[in-house]
Amino acid sequence: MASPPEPQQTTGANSAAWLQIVAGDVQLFDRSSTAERVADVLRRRITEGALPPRTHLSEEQLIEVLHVSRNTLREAFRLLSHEGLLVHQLHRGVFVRALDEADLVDLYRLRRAIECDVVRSLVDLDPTSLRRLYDDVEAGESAAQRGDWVSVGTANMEFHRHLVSLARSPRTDQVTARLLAELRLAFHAVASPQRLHESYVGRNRSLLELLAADESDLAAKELEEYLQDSLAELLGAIRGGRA
Amino acid sequence: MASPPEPQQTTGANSAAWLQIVAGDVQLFDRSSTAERVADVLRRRITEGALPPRTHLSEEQLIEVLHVSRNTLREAFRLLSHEGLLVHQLHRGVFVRALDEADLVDLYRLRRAIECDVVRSLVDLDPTSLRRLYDDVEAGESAAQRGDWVSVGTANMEFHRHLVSLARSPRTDQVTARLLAELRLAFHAVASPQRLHESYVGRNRSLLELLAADESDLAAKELEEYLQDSLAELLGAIRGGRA
DNA sequence: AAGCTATCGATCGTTCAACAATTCCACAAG
DNA sequence: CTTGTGGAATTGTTGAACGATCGATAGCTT
Repeated sequence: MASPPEPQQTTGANSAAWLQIVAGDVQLFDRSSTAERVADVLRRRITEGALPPRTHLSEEQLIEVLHVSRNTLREAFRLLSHEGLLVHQLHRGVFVRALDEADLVDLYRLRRAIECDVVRSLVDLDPTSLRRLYDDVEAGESAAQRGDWVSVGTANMEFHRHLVSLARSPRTDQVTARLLAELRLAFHAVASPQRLHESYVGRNRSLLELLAADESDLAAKELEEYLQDSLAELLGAIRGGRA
Repeated sequence: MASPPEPQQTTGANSAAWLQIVAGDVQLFDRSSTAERVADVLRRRITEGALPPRTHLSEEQLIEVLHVSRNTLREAFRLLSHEGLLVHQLHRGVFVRALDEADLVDLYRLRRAIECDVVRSLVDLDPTSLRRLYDDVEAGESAAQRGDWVSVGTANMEFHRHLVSLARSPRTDQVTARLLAELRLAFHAVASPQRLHESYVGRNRSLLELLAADESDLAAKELEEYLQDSLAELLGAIRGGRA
């Protein structure tokens, strides 16, 4: 058996400050496989709504367009399937996922459990760590003023993603990213995004102020109602949109 | 093909009991891709401990042993990477994951959030739904009596998996399955599994009795302490085993 | 006409072989 | 001791081929 190298190794203790600077740009290098880049393209198209739910993603056609081999494309499919954006049916191919009402309820159940737990566990947090949350709230507010409801939705998502990241738990972050990506699928199913998003920019700010005041339990309770209302509105919009 | 000499040809609602019998064996048919079956084999080997952490899984060697093509093997790799059992490094291959202490803390954080939320939300549950949990507890107790600590660990895992399934949330089940699979990686790192598992068979039973008495909040509190102790013991065992 | 069966075309699952890209290791040069 | 420079080994990607499965259409039986 081959000896296993370290996946991650820190250099010496005093590994110079300039290293940090370079490390910040390391992501500029293309250290990803083509399968991941293909997955990026498809993920963007799906979350944009360009590929509506239940769309069949033909291997042959995508090979033509993306200029990648079938095996590479299939690896990208596998990636997105595990993110929940695609569903894979044996011998039938992959389809853009269509969420039903049970999926939404399930999604919000897990969301509530995770986000509320994170908020409850936040105590004595560094004030600067809320910086990104304030930025997201302001981005949402300005987007709402100019009527850009898609950006409002994005800012809202980022707010919750950054909120969860305060727990500094990689696995929690990963699960949350998956939940929010799936949630986007539902957003495109509602006719008018305005009513769906506009009421939450204000609630995000009040939630943030509770956090800044170190009122974790109150914030958790507010968040729970917030999510409950959001789910109800989403369910109503989908039911209404179909009727 | 199959001769239907029976005069009874009713295809109506009472589509005969024999259908149920056949349906019970339907899982014997291979309704899964070979990649998934390869993943099953590797997953079993890893959770058994036959493939210790940091082991490099060579594509060429596994192709020889498993008699599958490289592409199929790579799809299996991708599956297990997303489960967290393997780590994939570009142009270096896949390795059995090695958990460090930070991973354990992270794992238990998410576990606590999910399991405690599930327990807290359980009210007025059907008594028969606890059946599987009782079975798991008894399996753990009998395995402990005969000193089979590996089976004790398995029964303990099943107990928690079934506990979470009471919430009837597919996504929660999926996340839990991933967490428990990762946890198995850590179990093999401790020298003596006895001390690790023996104290928890009793706690499982008391937790279960609290649930049967519909004392959700008490049960959630007990579970939280339970997980805290479990994590502490695991961390101690790993630190001790390495020293 | 209704229901079942056979067949067909399209698509997916799997395998194979080849080449490009990258890493690793040993070793020489500064 | 660090820094280049090879080649060997391994992975990444491609393309083609063949078998397997699904959905649908047409044809047959009742």
